[in-house]
Amino acid sequence: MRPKIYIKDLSDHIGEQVNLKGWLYNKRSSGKVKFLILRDGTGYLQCIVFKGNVSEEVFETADRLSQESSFEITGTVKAEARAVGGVELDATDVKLISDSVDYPITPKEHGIEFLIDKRHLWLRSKRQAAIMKVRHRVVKAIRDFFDERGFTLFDPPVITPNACEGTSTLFEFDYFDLGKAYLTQSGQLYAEAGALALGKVYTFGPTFRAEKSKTRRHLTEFWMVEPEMAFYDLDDDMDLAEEFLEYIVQTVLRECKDELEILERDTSKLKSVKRPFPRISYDEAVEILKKNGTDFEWGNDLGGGDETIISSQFDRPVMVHRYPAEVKAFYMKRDPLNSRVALAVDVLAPEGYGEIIGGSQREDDLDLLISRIKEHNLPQEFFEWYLDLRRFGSVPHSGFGLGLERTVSWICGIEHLRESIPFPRMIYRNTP
RNA sequence: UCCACGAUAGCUCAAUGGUAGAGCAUGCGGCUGUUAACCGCAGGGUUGUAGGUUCGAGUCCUACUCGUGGAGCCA
Repeated sequence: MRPKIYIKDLSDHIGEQVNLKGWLYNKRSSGKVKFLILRDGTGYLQCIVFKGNVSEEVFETADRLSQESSFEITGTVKAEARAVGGVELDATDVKLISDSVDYPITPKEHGIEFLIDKRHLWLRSKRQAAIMKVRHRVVKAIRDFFDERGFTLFDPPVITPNACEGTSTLFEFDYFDLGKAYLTQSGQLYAEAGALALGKVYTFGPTFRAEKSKTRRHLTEFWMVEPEMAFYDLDDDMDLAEEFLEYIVQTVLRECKDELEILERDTSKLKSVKRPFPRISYDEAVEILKKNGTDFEWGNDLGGGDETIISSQFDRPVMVHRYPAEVKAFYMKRDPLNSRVALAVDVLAPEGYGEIIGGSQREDDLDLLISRIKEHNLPQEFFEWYLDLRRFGSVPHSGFGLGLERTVSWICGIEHLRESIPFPRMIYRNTP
């Protein structure tokens, strides 16, 4: 039953007779010759059906194939300069597997609303399939990177009893007799427990934010990878973050050439993603903003437009560190040299893609952490287990979170996060 | 939550307040090398909903519904 050969391997089978299975991507005809474009998930292949080379019945079958109908085709593999991809199939037999009537996504332009409604079919298009393959390769690069460096995968719970950072709006639901529970907005606090147990860990899973964000940079459900390391200070954290991003981007450049070409990505912008990345303090970022004519005031958080101005000064990701403590989360450690700023870092991607990493050195002093929890009006009883991490052998430790969809969107050069995840979840949309 | 824009054929879009159209898709016909093929013919509409102005509304006004993406929040 299963295919013995796939399109991506055909260049090793020139001159051989093969049998392929897949779907009709597109069809052209010129009287007595039909051009069937077969897709099988690994590539696209032009199949030629000449009227003189096949039976009347087979020619009729080829004529009746409609867009996205599934079929099986047998023929001889030929090197052919006129075919896209350089290889084509000279068909001798075509068998319909299952029909496809009135396939809604035609080979013309469509609006985003329509395409998202048909997301389950849109994924069959060349472009969307290429994005999914890049996403897969990014995920593999992430896992390889941490695996090669002695990290342990550490899965945090998705159901949590409280807000991690106390700021974002969370999805809330009833949890049996225990009252309200929430979908996680970050696995970080749990990753800290992991780091103090295992040294270096990373979490990787879905994350949920109930913010009513309506922008190209937000989803309500997205994937985040969060490494957390014992005995890492902020500089160590930044070293790891830049090595990590370089690794991901250079791996995709090397392994996903075909996909990046389908996406028409300007890869020269990715090739320059090499260490070292520029590191600027928040104070220096404010100077850049003022020089570029904004009336930005010290103490505010960087907005989307501010990030674009800053990142446009550099040809690779830029790390902005030491933010005003007031705009950052309660668990971030203050800079011993300047208590107004937190030992935090955001990594801004080039080309206006914005914040793809947010990280910090964590507060490791029990009393300071308790006072921060109070300042933020957070319920201390929910954080007792977290405070235990400071009661029993507290150590300096750091970590960061990388947004998978933002990273994939940046590498692919796509406009909107919704194309970088198979089934995006946004405000006003939870289907298909 | 706030701001802006939008809704016309299955899809993408036209249409000075005066007969609702094109391309793609679909069906039929033509073409032995097409590259989102091309050429000919055909079918396809309660112009988002409700009201109003007008001799006359897809077009102007009001409300609502839905959508889009920007702010805020952040990955």
